Amino acid sequence: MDSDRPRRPTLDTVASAVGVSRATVSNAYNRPDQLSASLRTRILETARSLGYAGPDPVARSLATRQNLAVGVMLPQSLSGAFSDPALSIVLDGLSSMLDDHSLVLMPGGPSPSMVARAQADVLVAYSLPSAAAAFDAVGPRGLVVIDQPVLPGVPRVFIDDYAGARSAAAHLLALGHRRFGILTFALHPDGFRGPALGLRRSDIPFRVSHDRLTGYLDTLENGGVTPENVPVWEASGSDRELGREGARWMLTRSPRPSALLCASDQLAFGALQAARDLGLSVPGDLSVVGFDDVPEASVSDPPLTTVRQPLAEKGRLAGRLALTLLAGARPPRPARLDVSLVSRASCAPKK
Amino acid sequence: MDSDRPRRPTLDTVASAVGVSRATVSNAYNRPDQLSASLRTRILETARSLGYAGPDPVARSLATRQNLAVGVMLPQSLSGAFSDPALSIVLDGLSSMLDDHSLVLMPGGPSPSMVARAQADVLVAYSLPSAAAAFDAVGPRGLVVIDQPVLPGVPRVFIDDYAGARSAAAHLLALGHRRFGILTFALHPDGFRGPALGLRRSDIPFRVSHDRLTGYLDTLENGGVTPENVPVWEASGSDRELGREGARWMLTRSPRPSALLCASDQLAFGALQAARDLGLSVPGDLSVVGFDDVPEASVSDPPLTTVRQPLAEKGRLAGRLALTLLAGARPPRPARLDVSLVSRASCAPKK
DNA sequence: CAGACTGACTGAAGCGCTTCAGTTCCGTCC
DNA sequence: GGACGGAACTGAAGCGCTTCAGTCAGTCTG
Repeated sequence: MDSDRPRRPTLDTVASAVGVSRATVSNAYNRPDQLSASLRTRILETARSLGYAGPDPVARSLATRQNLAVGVMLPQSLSGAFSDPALSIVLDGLSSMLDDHSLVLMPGGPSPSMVARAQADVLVAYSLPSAAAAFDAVGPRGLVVIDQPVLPGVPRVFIDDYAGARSAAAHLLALGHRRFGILTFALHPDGFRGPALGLRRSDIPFRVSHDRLTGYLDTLENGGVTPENVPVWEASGSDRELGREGARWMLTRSPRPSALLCASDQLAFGALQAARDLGLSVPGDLSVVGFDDVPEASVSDPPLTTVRQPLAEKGRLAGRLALTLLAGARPPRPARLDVSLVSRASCAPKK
Repeated sequence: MDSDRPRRPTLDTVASAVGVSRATVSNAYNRPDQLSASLRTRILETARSLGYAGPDPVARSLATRQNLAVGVMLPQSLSGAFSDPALSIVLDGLSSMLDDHSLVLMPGGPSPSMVARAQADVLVAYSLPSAAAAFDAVGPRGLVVIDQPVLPGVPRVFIDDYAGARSAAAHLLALGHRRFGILTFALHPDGFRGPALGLRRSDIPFRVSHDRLTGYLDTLENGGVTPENVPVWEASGSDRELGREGARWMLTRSPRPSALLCASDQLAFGALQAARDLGLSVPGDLSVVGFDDVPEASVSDPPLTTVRQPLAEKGRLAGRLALTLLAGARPPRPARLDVSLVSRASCAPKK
């Protein structure tokens, strides 16, 4: 095989080629002030000529006990995860705080072994179900949760989903709507999509889905709308096309809802499309409220009324919490960010 | 400080607690068949009670000389990168081939030092400019390029951008159009956006931008359209909003183009929006062609005529090349994937 | 019952680097 | 001229793990 392939050069190779100690070569790379400039250039040149590209990252990490990387556990496959622009924004906020760190992405509700092997100084769990096995593999590394699940003693950044959902529902009630439909993303991690009846509405392992759904329903009930009369469609993910499908179902029922509460902007965009497909005008025939306020919400047709959550800030804050952990401080407390309703053109009073 | 914090348990801690050798504890984790089942459970239990979460990933990587991770160098910040769904799809294809590997994301045209420290077995460069300093830091690791740049001896997966652009332009010419506008993404990595005049059109370090632009212009010229009369807008990235801006500029010039050639679907979506903003009908007043065929192209309003490239396949193929490199084989040759024009409702004959 | 196996476990040699406490050498200062 | 201080460099002890060649007791075989 390749057993007699020439061995890769190491620090030692370079050191003995130059005739100095290994420590000096190391210093040439890491602490230029520890040796004379001339020796340093000599070392660097020799290294290059030997094909030595610098200290091995793994060995370096072992010796320094740091990886300069943060691991991110994602609930879905990458395309699934990134079909919602919210994640991109959060990740961007995160990476902007952790400047020189790279991001180790572990998609698909990562396996414990992937997490165990991940070379990251600290881990970030993005919107995972509560029972994820991956948490067992976190080990001594720090952990920060975004959104969910709630883990005792683990720092977390989240928003008040319940309150956000309430404000969305209250807005529509105030406009006089009485017939609603609710479009939510996954209540359970089983890939189901379809009408969410009784059984699926209990023991929901996704806190976010649960809180938003409950916020909608509680508010409607308080407003005098019987929850039993409100159809709920569960999409398997937060994806435009899935929203379109759910909305089509909702809008072809009778009586037809005059207002749709959507658990994400992506779902709402799908609903907008479904309305267009069916020749319904928004907001003339149908009011739609989203959740997130992704950038596109302000330029969609029509612009989307939605619950704003500070996505970039969420990522940045998660980054800051991770940094705190990295600095060896004790885990910061969970941090809640504010939401607010942004009123645009996708809602109108009930005719 | 935390100097007298109890030290983290290691394999040795567990070994001596159980009264076996370190090798045996290692085997308990990695080669269950090397010891009796009863001893194994005893070891695992003791480990748990000591708070030992399994072998340290870095030390393990040093000893085994593998990281189970592939590094991905990205040309932009994460939100920039992911605003184009094409990247998500490619990455998803990539990660689907490298099942148990995690992805180390290095955003923002990564610095050499970030690349040097990245703990990855193999690196993938996604659409980087040719002179990226990061390439110096690749070291002994394998490298696969997606799209660009062209690096001698480095495996690459790419499409025939020139041919794709030609087919788009030819399509519009065939429909009788004579007044064109071209919307391209970055020609140079300097964040510029605006009309791309002579100077910016030479020495383009992005092969993809170059080939598509040239494909458009060559074809138009062959079709009897003077290139000098074709306005070109350079967007700083492949982003809907940037496309909207460029298209607005193009569509408010006189004479107004009757057809727009867009170097990506995202830019084309922006152009669709700009047309809507200006009260122009597509394809009535304006024909638009995109590039990529992202999923949304088939459901946009109107559905987009575009040049299809097999995005997921591109990712998968890159993954396969990376695997080949990982297996120690010699670098595979560059692989070109096919493109084809997909005709939808965004183009019509010139009135 | 000798010899050959087998299964279970161990010792020790790495993997490639960082870092800290020295050592050496030389110019400086009183 | 001797003590001092700083700059330049070195030795060696880790960092935590994998792996391979053994060792050893017990089981099989003929």
